[in-house]
Amino acid sequence: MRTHLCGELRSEHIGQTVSVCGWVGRRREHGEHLAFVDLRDHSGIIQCVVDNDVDVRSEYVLRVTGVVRQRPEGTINDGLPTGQVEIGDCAVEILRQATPPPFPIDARADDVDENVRLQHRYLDLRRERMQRNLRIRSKINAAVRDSMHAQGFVEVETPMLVPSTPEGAREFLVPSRKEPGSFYALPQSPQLFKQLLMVAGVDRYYQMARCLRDEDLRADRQYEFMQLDMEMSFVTQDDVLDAVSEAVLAAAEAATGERPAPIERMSWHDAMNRFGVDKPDLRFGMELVELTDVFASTEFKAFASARTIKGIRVDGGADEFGRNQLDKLTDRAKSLGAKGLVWLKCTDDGFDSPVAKFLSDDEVAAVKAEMGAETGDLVLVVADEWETTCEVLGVLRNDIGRPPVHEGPYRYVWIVEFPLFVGHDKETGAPKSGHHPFTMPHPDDVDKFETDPMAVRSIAYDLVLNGWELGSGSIRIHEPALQRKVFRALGITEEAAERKFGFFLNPFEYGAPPHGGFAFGLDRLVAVLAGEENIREVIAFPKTQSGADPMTNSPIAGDPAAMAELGLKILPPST
RNA sequence: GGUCCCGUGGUGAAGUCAGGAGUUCACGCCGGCCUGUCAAGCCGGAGGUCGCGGGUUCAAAUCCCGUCGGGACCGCCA
Repeated sequence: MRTHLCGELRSEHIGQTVSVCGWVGRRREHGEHLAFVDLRDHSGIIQCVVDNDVDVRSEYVLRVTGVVRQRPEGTINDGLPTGQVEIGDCAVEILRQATPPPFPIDARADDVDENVRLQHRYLDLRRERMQRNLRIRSKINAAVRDSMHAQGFVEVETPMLVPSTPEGAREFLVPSRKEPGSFYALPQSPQLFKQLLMVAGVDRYYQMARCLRDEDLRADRQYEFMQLDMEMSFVTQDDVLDAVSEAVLAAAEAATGERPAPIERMSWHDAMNRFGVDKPDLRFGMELVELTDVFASTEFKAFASARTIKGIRVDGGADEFGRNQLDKLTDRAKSLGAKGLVWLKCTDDGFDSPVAKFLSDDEVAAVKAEMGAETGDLVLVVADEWETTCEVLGVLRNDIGRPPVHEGPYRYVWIVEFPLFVGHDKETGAPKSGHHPFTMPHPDDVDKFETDPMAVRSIAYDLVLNGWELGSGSIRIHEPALQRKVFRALGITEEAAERKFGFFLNPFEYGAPPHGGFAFGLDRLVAVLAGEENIREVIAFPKTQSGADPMTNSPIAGDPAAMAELGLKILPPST
């Protein structure tokens, strides 16, 4: 039907008779005898010169046959890759007429209400930006698969209809027709199956796995998302990190044409202490600075009782941040759990601040020295428990300093040595798993289980790119005595463990190899590498924040007959 | 469950704080003119229940209450 793609025609094609197919973009008509039609396909745009009277409108689908020719002097368009040439003597075949689109099929649609874009996603996807994103995603998928195969991984598909599991994210339930009242769950991840594949002797498993979680949607979260899911037998943490790094760096190279440097590592504690988050964006500084000792004997009450005091410096921020903005930052800090936020505008002779009168000269000098603050800088200080102080400043650091996603270098980092336990269960008071209950404790910390459980580190790790958590993994416990010890610390009795996890752990009795794995979110990786702030831009048919699809109108009301067959009845809304 | 922002012809915006006739701008659409444009140009035209419902008022796009939809965030996402 066609001999070339629209976007590939160049000077070298001059003189050739070609046929191209595509959609009518802009057209410039000069009467019955001359019209310029921009024909567009996924590869780009070519100008067709039509000198007979054909009625072509926006987004008509055409097949154009003509001769590629040099554009006349003075009419070359440097803004277009095909701008040196045009197709002349055009025979136009209208393959399909079209209704005018609700929004322009070009970059101007970036500003169109996202609901309208999603309603007509097939038109939105016709645009250059979206075509590019789809193709970057495809390249990344292919590179990841190639890399995994080259490293000896076996792709195994696992079921989508799985048993509901007691812990973790809220699940989507699928009613059973044969057994009304019983439900399958859609997998929040293939966790169960991939570990059993290790018991099965697969040795190295991977899958491009669709995962589903019924939790509230965000810019980086959809109900359904894709993970590169993998698991390896007879390995250490280094083996897993190396294998994942290889796949990710190959994917990055496929998307950007440049292979990133080897991925650095940082302990969870360092990340929290220096950046206030477990997913630090290393593209910019503004690190958290320790100020606790500076205020060891302070008169200022808000600081005197605090366990940890830290600050961040905003270069030149004193003028930039007015009272209104500082109030907003304070509200933000409070909403994140801080008791307040102290701001200090650095002047020649001290600090301009509501709390300046409570600070001694020594304290002012010490803060300036520790923070490296000079006149015109803004210093933000939080005083609280170590974790709260770090977390609040970490969020403020991101709010204030974080560059747009498409800017700056790609900074990958492995965060290692996550704590085994994080926080406590509200009801039982027992510690909660940081990663999941099957995560291997750090061998150096096993004797701290009784004395200081919250200080026990784990062999768990996250991969972070420019402040996005791409994924996480761990070495798993394969040996029952240690697993019992962890369950005990979690406050899970042997009966409860058997009830909750028996179907999963009993197979280990038949010989579970030491194993560990990882899973990373492809949507997020693609988004960052495509320079998109939002994963919806790299998903062909995403859902809105309320979980709806404006194009298909899903979800829709259940059909009464189908519901009856499933034994389902909808209760009236409560309240 | 909560906080904040947004909703005005097909699209994007201004108008809302400070109530006074559906007012304005750009794009698109329809018709006419036009043989080198590329956001073509010029002339003319059509197109809106100001998301929806209620309230206040002589009068509501504008103020108040509710609701729906979209977005950002907190909670949630082992």
